[in-house]
Order: sequence, then structure tokens, then C-alpha cells
Amino acid sequence: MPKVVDRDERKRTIAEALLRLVARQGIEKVSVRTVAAEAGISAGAVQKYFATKEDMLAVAFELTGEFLVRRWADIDAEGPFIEVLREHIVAALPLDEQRRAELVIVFAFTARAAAQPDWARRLQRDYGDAHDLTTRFLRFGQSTGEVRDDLDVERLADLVLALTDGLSARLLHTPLLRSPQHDELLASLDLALHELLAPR
Amino acid sequence: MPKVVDRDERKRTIAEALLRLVARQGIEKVSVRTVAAEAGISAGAVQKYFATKEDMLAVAFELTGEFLVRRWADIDAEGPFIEVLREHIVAALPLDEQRRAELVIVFAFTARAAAQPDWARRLQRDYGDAHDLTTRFLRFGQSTGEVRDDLDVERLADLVLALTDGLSARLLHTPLLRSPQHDELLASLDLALHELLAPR
DNA sequence: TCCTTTACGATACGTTCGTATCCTATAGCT
DNA sequence: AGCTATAGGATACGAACGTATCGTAAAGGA
Repeated sequence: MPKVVDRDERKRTIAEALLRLVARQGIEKVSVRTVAAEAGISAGAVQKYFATKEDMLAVAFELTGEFLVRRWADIDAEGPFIEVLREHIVAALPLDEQRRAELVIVFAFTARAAAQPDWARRLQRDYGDAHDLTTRFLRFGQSTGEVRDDLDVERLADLVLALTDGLSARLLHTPLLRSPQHDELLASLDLALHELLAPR
Repeated sequence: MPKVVDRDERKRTIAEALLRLVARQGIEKVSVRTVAAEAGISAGAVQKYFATKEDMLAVAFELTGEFLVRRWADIDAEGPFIEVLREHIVAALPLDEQRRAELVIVFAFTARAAAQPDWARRLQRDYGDAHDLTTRFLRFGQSTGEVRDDLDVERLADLVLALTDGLSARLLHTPLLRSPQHDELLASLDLALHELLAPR
């Protein structure tokens, strides 16, 4: 047998290089050649792992989901419900370079979804999953009395997701570490969570 | 003097062709040649009015703002405050092909802003204006007693903008005229506006 | 040790891109 | 009527793109 390589890890390495490139230069600078250079390999090597550029972007998109889930796993689930939920939302916001790159990918694909039905389906599925997860989480909050139970959790889940995306958009307009604006937006998030979820 | 043409109207006509193209094919299909074809003129003619492709996209972006303002002007400002505000928000949501194209442009530029400081500044200015406008509008609502006055209007304005963008993202994942999801998202919007703004 | 299989790089090909340049037709002024 | 400045089209050019193809080095099984 020939030289053996962990193909999945290799693909991940290249996709991570793509994310770094997006963070630094934006998604329009992504090409097979630029990603290869960022990864420190040849364009031919990239082609070995990704048949098309589209494949490459798709894996990078998947990666953003994995990174988010990994960040969620590090969150301490103890404590008041609303604070735990807040931490999960913050984990998705573009507050450092890594998350900015992820959000750029997500927004670029959102724009793309409007005209490409296959990507629309894919995003709808992912957001559907996120919606289900959020709904179940909110129902749990209701069960412990930490979330008001007079509102429809499905609608509340829509609002949590919308706020996350909407605040992400605003944060992407802001240079990294422009903390006054960041603090204001996070204060707005806290206000929304309190007014929408806290029992009265 | 030579043949005379209203240059601004010509630029607008071309930018509108660009928006139609974005609606149908997505922003990555935008090129000087494809826009020219959509506008029914030659690529050379497009170059007469736009020095660079970037200029062309910038004008198309400005156009999205103009279209929004024009839709706002058609809204009946009479009636309950929250319903009027709701109409202004709905006017920004991608619920038809025209608005979908506009939102694709906005999202694409949002993604671009993360790596291009000049575009970040421009979007921050535009969103700053929208934030000011919303703040003043909410303050007016407070003055008539239709908006609760125990919350910071600046933070509420953040939330209105974030909800608008976040719901727009979700709507872009949905094919046009998939009305059950649309209705649910609009119901979520109504819930948020009522819970965040209505006096209790 | 030789052979097979794969990783990876190098190179090539055709297309499309943004942009520059040139040409011609025409509308308005003197 | 003739001149001139501009609109608009045609064409050109170099760069960058996605992708295909070929060559080479090396690692493991026989």
C-alpha cells in the first residue's frame, strides 16, 4: 500500500486554511490557488481532496457548524437558564476573528441561497435543526419555571435565532475590538432575553 | 453639443438590471458583461457609466436603500404605532423578488464588510442612520403612550434592526411563496413587537 | 527487493474576468 | 451646413479562474 494519509483530517486542514483566508481577505479572494497557498501546499494537492471549488466551500460551511457545536460543548450548563442561553447565543456571535470568518461564510451562503435552491434547502435544514434545538431548550426552561409559559416556544425560538443573526450582521459591520458598540449590542440582547423570556 | 442623455437615470437603469440579475442568478453571476446583457446594451456602454465593477455594485447598494425609503413613503402613517412600525419592518423583508434581490445585495456586502474597512464604514453609517431613525420613531411612540417608557429606546432600536435582519436571513432560505413559514415568521415578529414595545 | 498504489506538485487548457482602447454614429451649437 | 463632443459598440489584452492531465517520489505489501 502507498503513503497513507487521514483524508478527513487533511480536508479539514485545508478548510481551516480557507476560513483563515476568509477572515483576512474576504470570501471573494477564495480560489483553489489562494487556499492552497494559505495551507502551504500546492493547488494540485487541494484538488486531490476537493473535486470542485464548491465542495471546498461546502466543507468550510460544515466546519462552521462544527466549531459552533464545539464551543457550545465548552459552556457551563449550570446557572440561571437565561444566562446559559445567552452564552449559547454569544458563542455564535462574531466577536473574534475565528467567529467573524465563520459568519462571513454563513452570510455569503445566505445570499447565495436566494438564487440556488440546493443551498436554500441545506440552510433551511440547518436552521430547522437549530430551531428544533432552541425550541426544546426553551421548553426545558419553561419546565423549571425560568421561562414564562404564556408564549409559544416555537415563536420564541424564531426570535432567538433572528436576534442572533441580526446582531451578527451588526457586529460584522464593526471592526473587531470596537467594544463600546459591542457592549451596547450585548446589552440589547440581554434586554430582549429578559423581556421575552423572564417570567413576570 | 453632442447627444445628451440623463446620466443618472441611465446609471439607475443599469443598476436595476443588476438587481434583476442578482434576483435571478445570484450576486456571483454579476459581471460587466452579464449586467450589460440584462440591460440590453453593450458592455462598452456600461463602462461609460461605471468606471469599475465596484462602482456598479456600490450604486446598486445605494439603490436598495432608495427602494426601501420609497416603500416607506407609501405606508399609511395613521393607525396604532406598533402596526405602523410593523409595516415599516415588513417593507424591508424579502417577501417578493424585488426585495429578495435587495437583501442579497445587503447580505453580500455585510459579508464583504468583515474584511473591507471602507465597506464596513459605509454599512456602519447606514445602519447608524437607521438606528437614529428608529430611535426617534420609538421615542415618538413613547410620547403618545403607545410604547412602554420603562426601556431604553436605543436598545429597543437595536432589537428592531436585529429582528429585521435576522428574519430577512431566514426568509432568504425559504423559496418565495412558501407562505406557512412566512406566516410563522411574521407571527414571531408580531410577538416580539408586542412583548418588547406594548405598554403593560 | 520489487511492485503497486497513492500523495503531491507542476503544468497546460480554455474560459471569463475587469479594464483599456479604438471606432463610428449622431445630436446640438455656431 | 459643418464642426465637435459625446454615446455606445466592438475589440483587445493580460490576469486569474476552475479544472484536467501528467510526472515523480515514497510508502507499504508480496
